[in-house]
Amino acid sequence: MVDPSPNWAVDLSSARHSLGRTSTAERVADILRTHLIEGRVLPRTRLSEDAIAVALEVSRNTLREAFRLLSHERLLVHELNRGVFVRKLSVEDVIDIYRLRRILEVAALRCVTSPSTRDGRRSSKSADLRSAVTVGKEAADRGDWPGVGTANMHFHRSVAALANSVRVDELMSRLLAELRLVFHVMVPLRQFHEPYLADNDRIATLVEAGEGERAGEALLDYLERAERQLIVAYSKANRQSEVLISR
Amino acid sequence: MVDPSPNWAVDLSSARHSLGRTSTAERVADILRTHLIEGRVLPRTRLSEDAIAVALEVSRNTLREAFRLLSHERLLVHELNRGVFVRKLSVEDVIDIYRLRRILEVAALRCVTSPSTRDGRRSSKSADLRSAVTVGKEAADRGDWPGVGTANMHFHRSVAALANSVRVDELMSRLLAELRLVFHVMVPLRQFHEPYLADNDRIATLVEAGEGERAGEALLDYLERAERQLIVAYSKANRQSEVLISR
DNA sequence: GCATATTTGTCCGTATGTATA
DNA sequence: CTATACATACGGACAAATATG
Repeated sequence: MVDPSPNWAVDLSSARHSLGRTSTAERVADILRTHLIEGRVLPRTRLSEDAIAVALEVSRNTLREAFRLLSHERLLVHELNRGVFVRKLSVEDVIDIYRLRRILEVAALRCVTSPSTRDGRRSSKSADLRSAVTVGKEAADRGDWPGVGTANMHFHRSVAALANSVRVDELMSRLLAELRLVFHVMVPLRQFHEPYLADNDRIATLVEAGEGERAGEALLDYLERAERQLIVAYSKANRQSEVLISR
Repeated sequence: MVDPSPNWAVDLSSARHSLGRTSTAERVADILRTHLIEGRVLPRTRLSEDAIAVALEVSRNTLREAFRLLSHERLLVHELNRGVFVRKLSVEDVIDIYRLRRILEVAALRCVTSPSTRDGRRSSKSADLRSAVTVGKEAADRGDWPGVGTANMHFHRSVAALANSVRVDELMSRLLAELRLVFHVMVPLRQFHEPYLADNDRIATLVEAGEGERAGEALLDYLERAERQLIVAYSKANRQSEVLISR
């Protein structure tokens, strides 16, 4: 269970021991990134250089380098002379992200023009797709709705992978990470994820049959519904928090 | 005479605020970025922290922040304990970049489904497109081939802008900046840019007529030719430099 | 392969500027 | 308006890694 406690910085101390191999700044960024996309810190929270540097036992210089990395990934926003804050996505951001998702994922599916054969790298990608569908269904059977969410991320990363572009892959990962800043408003995860299990299955089947064009149309429909549902929930949550603030 | 109002200083400071204040690290990054995309430093060159910090009169810490920013933009690569180097794009990188360009730019053009009217933001974007075409032609008439190249960049940024997405806009700018690390191998700029002036004109006309689909097809053709031409010249240049090294 | 010089990685102390109670 | 807290930027220091002869 997520617990965005006010002094969550102390939680970071426990994660510190996993600091191991690469550059310190990158490792710090990895740790912070995990905390951010798991929703352990609420949007708009200011991240104090001092508190975190002490908690992670790194210098402020190193921590600032990590902050730069995460700002570039749009998980943090840097305000000059005010510090860094956990990104709070606007509704416009969500719309923009889905606009880009539609472009990328549909284009990736349209790259599929022939049925997948037993060997070849294309077939391994369609296998990834199928595997994400299966894992998602199994998680749903267990009632593990966060697990369904994770499987769904894998599914969409696998869709993007069909474009055969490392830049598209990385971009997709970034977009999904950004979206996770929003997903936490979907409290009843079941209602959010369950309807899409069947969609994913159908899209995977179309890909296996080499029907990239039709798969793209199905995904377009999927993404439009998901976007609408997310926006409704998100703007409702925003209105409620405004009420809380105004008291 | 400019209005000598006693408050003019206030106007200046407010204008400065709208431009967005920047930190030293970002200003340093701006300077370095310009040098990089203008090809003033050869790929694979190591950038010495000490030398540049002294030259720009900033501390090493600040410079390192700028390095991080540019590494994230893929203009520099960071090698642990070895420093940062000017990015050297591989042929695979060029292919990957064009793959993403095709996805983004064609998708943007397909957003155009109706003729542009006199007002509305869509028409301003198609005006940007037309303006880039005109500027390019004028530069060609002057024999200013670098100018043609710049106008061409504007053209493609304007194409991407039709997608109405800030993320697509930023992405496109980054991709074009990356590509500029390669363009310098095209010594006879004239042969590279001249054939595409007519293509740009035709695409702009199709956009103005609301024929997004057909404009997309024309651009697809354009991008495939440009990619091929660039790859041939680039791999040839790479082979030559290998020969130079092996002696 | 070794010893040396150079360069990066990281940290600290501090002075200055900026935002906010 | 003042005080306080904090971010920004600098310069120096030293260990660790790397390049060089």
